[in-house]
Amino acid sequence: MTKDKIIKAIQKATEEKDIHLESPEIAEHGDYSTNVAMQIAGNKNPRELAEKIAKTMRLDRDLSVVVNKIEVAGSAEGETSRAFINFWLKEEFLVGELSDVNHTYGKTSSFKGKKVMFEYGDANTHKLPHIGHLFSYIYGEAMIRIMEAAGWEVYRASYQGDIGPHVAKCLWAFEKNKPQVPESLADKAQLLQKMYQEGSKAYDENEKVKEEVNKINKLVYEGSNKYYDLWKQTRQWSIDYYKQFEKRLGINYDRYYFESEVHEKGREIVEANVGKIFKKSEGAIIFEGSKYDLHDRVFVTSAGTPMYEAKDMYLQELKFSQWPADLLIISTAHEQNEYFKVIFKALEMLHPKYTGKLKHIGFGMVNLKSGKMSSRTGNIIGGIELVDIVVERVKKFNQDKKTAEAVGIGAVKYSFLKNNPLQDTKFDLEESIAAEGNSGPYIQYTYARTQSVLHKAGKQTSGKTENQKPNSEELAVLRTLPKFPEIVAAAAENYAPNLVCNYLYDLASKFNTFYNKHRIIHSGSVSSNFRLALTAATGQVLANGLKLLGIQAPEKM
RNA sequence: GCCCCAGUAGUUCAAUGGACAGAACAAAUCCCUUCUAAGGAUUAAAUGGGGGUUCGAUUCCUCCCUGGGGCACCA
Repeated sequence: MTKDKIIKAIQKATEEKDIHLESPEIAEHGDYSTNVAMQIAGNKNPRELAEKIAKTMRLDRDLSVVVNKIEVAGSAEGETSRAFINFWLKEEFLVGELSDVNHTYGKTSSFKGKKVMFEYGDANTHKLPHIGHLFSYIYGEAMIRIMEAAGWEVYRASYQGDIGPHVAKCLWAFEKNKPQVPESLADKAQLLQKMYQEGSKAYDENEKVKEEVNKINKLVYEGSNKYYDLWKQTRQWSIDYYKQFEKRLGINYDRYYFESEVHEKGREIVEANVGKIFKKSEGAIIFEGSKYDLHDRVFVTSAGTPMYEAKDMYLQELKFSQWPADLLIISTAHEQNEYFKVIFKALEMLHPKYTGKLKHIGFGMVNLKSGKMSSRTGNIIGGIELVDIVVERVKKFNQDKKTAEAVGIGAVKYSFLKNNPLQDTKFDLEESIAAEGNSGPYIQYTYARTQSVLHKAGKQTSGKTENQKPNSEELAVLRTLPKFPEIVAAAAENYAPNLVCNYLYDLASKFNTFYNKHRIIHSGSVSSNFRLALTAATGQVLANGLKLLGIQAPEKM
């Protein structure tokens, strides 16, 4: 990357290792800018020092291949001596870069040879995924694609709660109502959701029901009985239904992990380490997180049933045994942040080799205008429902079914991804559908526009592009294109797909400004060739970027 | 009570310790006999409050205020 090249040159000129090279927001500040002079000035005059560094760097032959102007700048007013060194890339170099843009553009080898397992989605069986799950699916898949582009080898994992009280509540209501089983998978899943809600309500209101549900819960764990059989059957409905939905979202897991396959061994691990890592307390087995500035948690209840905590002890071991990862990421809503701090501490004590390899990403909660959504209270819009509603709305102005699906899902995905993932997302249904401004449809529309132009131009997209002096709108696009690989690498490093969104929006709006002001086809042969190359490269980068976000790029809109 | 996280235009969000704090939506005015107007151009508006560190703070430290999350047998 050109960025690395410049950094190396600065290091050479200053003998300073820690170089900050940023891409200024303002075009007049160059393509790259460094504050190194201020950083190392000490009691010297940073301005003079910057001049000296710039002078040395202007003589750097390797650098002069890509950089044609090095300038010292900063508001020179009074004593506030700001001294930035700004770099401008050569226009010939930028034009030459256009030919490097292909379908793999954006890939880097920053994390080549590294393996990561990424757990996301994590919807529970016997109820429907809520909007938080939808966020997890979307964020996880985007993050994975971005990490793959940065060189990571990724294993996609889902962990589903398919056993426990929530399931027993559903089975209780199911057995009580003995409902007619519907044909379609979607209706079956809907039925389970209804049963779950009914059971959950009765559980909270009636002591007797509570006892019955607890009994069912135990029976399912024991196996070979009526409830166990019902559990197996209904569980499969959920699993099949989720697979269908995941496919629609473009997700293909390498492995599903289930609570039912880890609870037994999880309990054994905890019990085997009582007195070493865990401790008996009031009949339960706990981990004393408070000894490590965390908090105490129960791992196995006084009744002897393993809690989530215990299950995680074996789950992570199982994951590592199947995929020897350098990094194991679990992404959940941030309400579990402190839970995972305790869990990781316990795991690291159990397996010192895991230290530094466990990472929890606690993403923000999705809030509707009406407040937090939970799967408990009913009458709340679910994850799948949300996608359906948005797609239906898109159909009102785009009748093509396939395109409406791509645009609708793209709108939801983009609106979830464009913000800092660690902060709460406020989701306004109407606004997300409006599809204006910084939105998925805007990027898709711009892509479709590039394709339309290229299509109309016919085959003559490759011609001479040299000796072309770009105008300011062309230059704005030209200077933005080569930032893409840097952005993807930064997004991977910071677990922040929003960086990719922001970049795509910036590129798209620069292209649209250019498009509105200048004709591309029939603008004189040299100019036309150059503009078509610029259009093709922009389209390619938009398509690559959308792909990383898990969003489709229709040719027409 | 204790522990985390966050507080930026009317609203939703940006800003690896740096150059006039960027957008979008909403509001106002323009631009389709021209390659997709789901587009483009122009205009108004913000760092919760007090201290501190620094040449320089939205960013780091500290106190206060406000909001969200978590804290023993749920997942």
